[in-house]
Amino acid sequence: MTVDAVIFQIIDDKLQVLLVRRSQDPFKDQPAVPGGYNPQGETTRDALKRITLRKTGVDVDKDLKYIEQLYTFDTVARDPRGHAVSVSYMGCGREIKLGKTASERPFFTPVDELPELPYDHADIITYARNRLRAKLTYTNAVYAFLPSKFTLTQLQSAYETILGKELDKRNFRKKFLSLDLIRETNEMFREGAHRPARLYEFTSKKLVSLSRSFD
Amino acid sequence: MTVDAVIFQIIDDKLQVLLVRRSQDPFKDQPAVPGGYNPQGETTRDALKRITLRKTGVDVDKDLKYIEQLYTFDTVARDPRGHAVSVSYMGCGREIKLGKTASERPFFTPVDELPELPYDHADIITYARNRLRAKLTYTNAVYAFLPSKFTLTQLQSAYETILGKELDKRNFRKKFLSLDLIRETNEMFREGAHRPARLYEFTSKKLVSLSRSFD
DNA sequence: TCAAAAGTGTTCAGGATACACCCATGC
DNA sequence: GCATGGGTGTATCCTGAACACTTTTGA
Repeated sequence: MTVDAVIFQIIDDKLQVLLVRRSQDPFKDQPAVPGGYNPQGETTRDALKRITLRKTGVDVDKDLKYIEQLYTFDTVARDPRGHAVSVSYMGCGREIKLGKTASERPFFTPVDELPELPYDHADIITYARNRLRAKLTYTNAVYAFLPSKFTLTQLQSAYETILGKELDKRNFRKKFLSLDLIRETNEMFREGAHRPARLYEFTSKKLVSLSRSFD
Repeated sequence: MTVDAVIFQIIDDKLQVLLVRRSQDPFKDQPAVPGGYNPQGETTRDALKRITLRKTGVDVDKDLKYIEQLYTFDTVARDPRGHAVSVSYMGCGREIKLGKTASERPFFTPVDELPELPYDHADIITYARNRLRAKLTYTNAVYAFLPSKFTLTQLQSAYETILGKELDKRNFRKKFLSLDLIRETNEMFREGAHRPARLYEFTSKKLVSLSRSFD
């Protein structure tokens, strides 16, 4: 059994995914999603942490703000070595630092410019993107991509990046504010030669599900 | 690694789940969700079929009309024998016959009247119910619970049973018919001393996702 | 004074909800 | 003719979508 990690963050207004260059065969030096063996007696969640930390220097508990199990992929032919089962996780964060101790040369790359990937890694990333899109529409999961205080424009931009479409500014604000997920702070964000923007914060940093969905 | 099967059908206007009485320790003779070991080299999907058939006589490929992987539960303490990981599946069907060859005395019981269950089986069933409820609202998955030709009242009743709430007859019909998931047949269903009901059929028996959700 | 992003309201259309009576049948 | 479930339409509300100008700031 193996565990794979699909880790997203937004860089340069693009959704990017964490890949590594594999240090070992098969597919040595090829880019791939970080992953590894899950020995008996270790939970998949613990294996995720151990493997991601070792291979990329990212600590999923400290460096990510949202983690979710995705799916258990199940193909005898999946791996030339005969792996049958891979439990995949998705994680999201912000300003994720790649460790110097990383064993597999980690790097982020835009999900729309993926290199050739081994096994079914491309499918796994697609699956993760779809899940992420869905989560944004009915939860507050977007908090994982934002600083603790943020402007409405930053919030909207995160949605646009992940959903892959532009949104109307007035409608977006009206709707999002009506959900009671965020509140005004009395701080402003000043930057550049234009009017400062009000900073907002989430009322909860835990995952909240909405009754009315959002897009 | 183990595989667990949560199998639903509607009997007597109640959502019911398939349980077995375990033939072996631990928890011998206790009711539980059917499940078993998944040896290396067998996909979890194949293990699901093999285990369910052996323990309950239900062939998931032939006797169920909808199957979906649910979640991979992950607790070292889950099983006194030290199991760490269980891949769970949900299946739905109609008039499911329990096999004579079953090794573990299978029976259906209403999900609202569950006996004490071992491990985290109660959580798994709750998880499955929630997933099922969600699926009904944005897919045509309800077909799994219905005969190939059915009346609108039967359809509505299936929704009411699974969602656990009553729906308005006129609004239900208006909305469901507008989704283009079903079409009229020219057959009628006659039964009892009242007006016969028109029979409908699904336009597709494959899973279809709706853009507009339903409840 | 100019460029750049922040911020703000109204109108309109379509879906959601609430609600009550007539119809066809078997006995 | 009566009991039983089948079948139908309208009015109202609310949400979603489209859309353009004023405000505040730094240079």
